[in-house]
Amino acid sequence: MRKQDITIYDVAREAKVSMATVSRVVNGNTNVRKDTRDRVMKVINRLHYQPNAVAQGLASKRTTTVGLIVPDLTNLYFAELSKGIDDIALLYKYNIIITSIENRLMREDQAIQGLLNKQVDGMIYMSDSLPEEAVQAFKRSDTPVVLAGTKDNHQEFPTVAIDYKKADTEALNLLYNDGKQNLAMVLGDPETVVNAENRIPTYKKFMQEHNLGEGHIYSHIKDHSDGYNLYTQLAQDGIDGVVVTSDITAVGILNSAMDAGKKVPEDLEIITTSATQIASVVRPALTAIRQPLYDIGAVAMRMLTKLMNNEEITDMQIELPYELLKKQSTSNE
Amino acid sequence: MRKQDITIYDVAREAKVSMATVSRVVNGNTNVRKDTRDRVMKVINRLHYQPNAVAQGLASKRTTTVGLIVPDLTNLYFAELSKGIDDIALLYKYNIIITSIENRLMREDQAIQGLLNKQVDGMIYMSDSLPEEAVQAFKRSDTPVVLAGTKDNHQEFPTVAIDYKKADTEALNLLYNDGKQNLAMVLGDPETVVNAENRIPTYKKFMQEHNLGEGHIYSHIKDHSDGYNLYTQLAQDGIDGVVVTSDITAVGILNSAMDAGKKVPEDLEIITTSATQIASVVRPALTAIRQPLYDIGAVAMRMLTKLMNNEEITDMQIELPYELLKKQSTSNE
DNA sequence: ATGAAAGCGCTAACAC
DNA sequence: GTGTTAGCGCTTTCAT
Repeated sequence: MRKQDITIYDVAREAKVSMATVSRVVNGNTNVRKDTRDRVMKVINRLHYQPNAVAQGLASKRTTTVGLIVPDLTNLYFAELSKGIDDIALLYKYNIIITSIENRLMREDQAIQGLLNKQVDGMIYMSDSLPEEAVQAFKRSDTPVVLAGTKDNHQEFPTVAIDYKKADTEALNLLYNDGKQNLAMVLGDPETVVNAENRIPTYKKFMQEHNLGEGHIYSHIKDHSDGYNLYTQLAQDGIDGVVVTSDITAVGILNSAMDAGKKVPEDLEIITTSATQIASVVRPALTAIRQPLYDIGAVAMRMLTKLMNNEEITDMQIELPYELLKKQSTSNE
Repeated sequence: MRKQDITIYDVAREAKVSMATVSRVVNGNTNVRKDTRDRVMKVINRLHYQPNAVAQGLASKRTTTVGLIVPDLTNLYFAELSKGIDDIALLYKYNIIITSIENRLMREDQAIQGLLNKQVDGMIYMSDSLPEEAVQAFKRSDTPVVLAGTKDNHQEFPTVAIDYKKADTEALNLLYNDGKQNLAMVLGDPETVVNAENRIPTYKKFMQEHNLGEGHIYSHIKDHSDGYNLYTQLAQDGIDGVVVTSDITAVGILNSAMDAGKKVPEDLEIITTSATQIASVVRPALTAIRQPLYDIGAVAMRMLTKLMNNEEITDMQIELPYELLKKQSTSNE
């Protein structure tokens, strides 16, 4: 298997210089006379020399590779975040190793350890759940990490996200102002930081402040069919307005309501707090909090490049603005 | 930066064996006495030794890393393919470096070269367009490649896909049997192999064989808004049945038709030949050719593991079965 | 079954 | 500005 015929040594010999000089040319070191540089470049091109990134990584202790930890690539929420990351990574010439942790075979801390073994220069963590073992794994290493589109308990890690409390309050408020009184919240895992410390308290506080009673929180609703099946329950509980944390789930509720002969938004108003492309292509289109997912990913990656270069960072907790897109699943009177 | 404190050398010293023996233990080589193996393992655990994958890669010339080349992660078609790949990669303990080529800054051959520089053990290529430079880049290396969800001109590369001609014929036939006579085909780039050598000829042949005239092929329709805007034209041309190669595009056409007060399927039947989750959650749900995307990815990755191990492969061109899902965007009388 | 030693292809002092 | 020389942390003959 001829993976790499020509090495830096071959170039050095042909150009009649030392390996060090070739290395300097390859790495853009300015301490090379122009004519030697040209000579070396000519040989590099003639031989089609390409540096072996693995050898570079071993020698320099920098792999120009970052690790992404993501629950599920087929969830557009993460796909859109990843796209932002990817574009900035390309700009700064980093490669991306992606590790999906949805699979039961791969725990969060194992994913982290695997990336560390690969000597990634940094990591971006996108799961809404960050178990203690994962926190410890991050802390043991001194490889920088940035959280994107999620938050951790103690704001220990650099983070890029939106203000979830504010966004959820705004969502609830929209339904309330439309005259809905029986408001519910639908979410996935209730124990994630974003849910347990942001969304749920926000919901409870809102209900209390507006004298709307205890309210209803429906947990563990994660995909289209979960949402679809949930509708019966919502109807039974007399819900007339619902905030849903995932748009595909919201679509499930929407479809189920429509199939039951109900009208949206007249009978039920729906707003999702994580809009992806899906929210805007269904009919009626979903009113939504549109998180700037691409930007969150991009800013997180940019932040990571700084951390990897030991640059000064003033703000470790970045909150990006979101939009409230009023569409057809709320009346917006 | 303490990326990796303890090396194989530390373990060797503590366990009073040579590096070679530690290496054998780490790699599961059987030529180690049980008691020495146990002794070494104990030290490994005590010191929390983790092998440096970069050093392993340099020494062994195997990185247990595969490269993925994909146009766009936020396209569920590729996301679902990737998921299949990812699961099998995990099973065989390969890491995945993902390279997105949608960005204008990254050409196909550059992406390939970048992965080669990283010394990936294999690559999976998922773009529907495979330029000549990319073909050459693949051929220059002897790193194995598998095409997933696409085909190349001369069947030169190992491939996993479906029978596009058969699938498209079936789709057209469905519309025809529903009594539609003015059939059109909507696709993206008309010059990709799948389109130029499979879909377009299939369409033309079908139209001719059924005496349906020249027909209409609409190209360069790639996203929801392209589809949405196209509808006016379809209406003008009197199209009553359309085969669309991308489901998000099909949804655009669907929404536009509905907004124009038309009925689907009565006024216009729509069938997509690449169903993702989106096709099934819109209303009316789209009749579709469901390609087994997850399986295509999984089989492609499995095939790649064999190629990377120089195992015998009997069939380099694999075609997986697809399903025809009859939903609400066709009448199916 | 185990160890010694030579690399893998490159970077980074350090010397000149 | 350029060359010499150690490594980086591991695998892999080749001995024993």
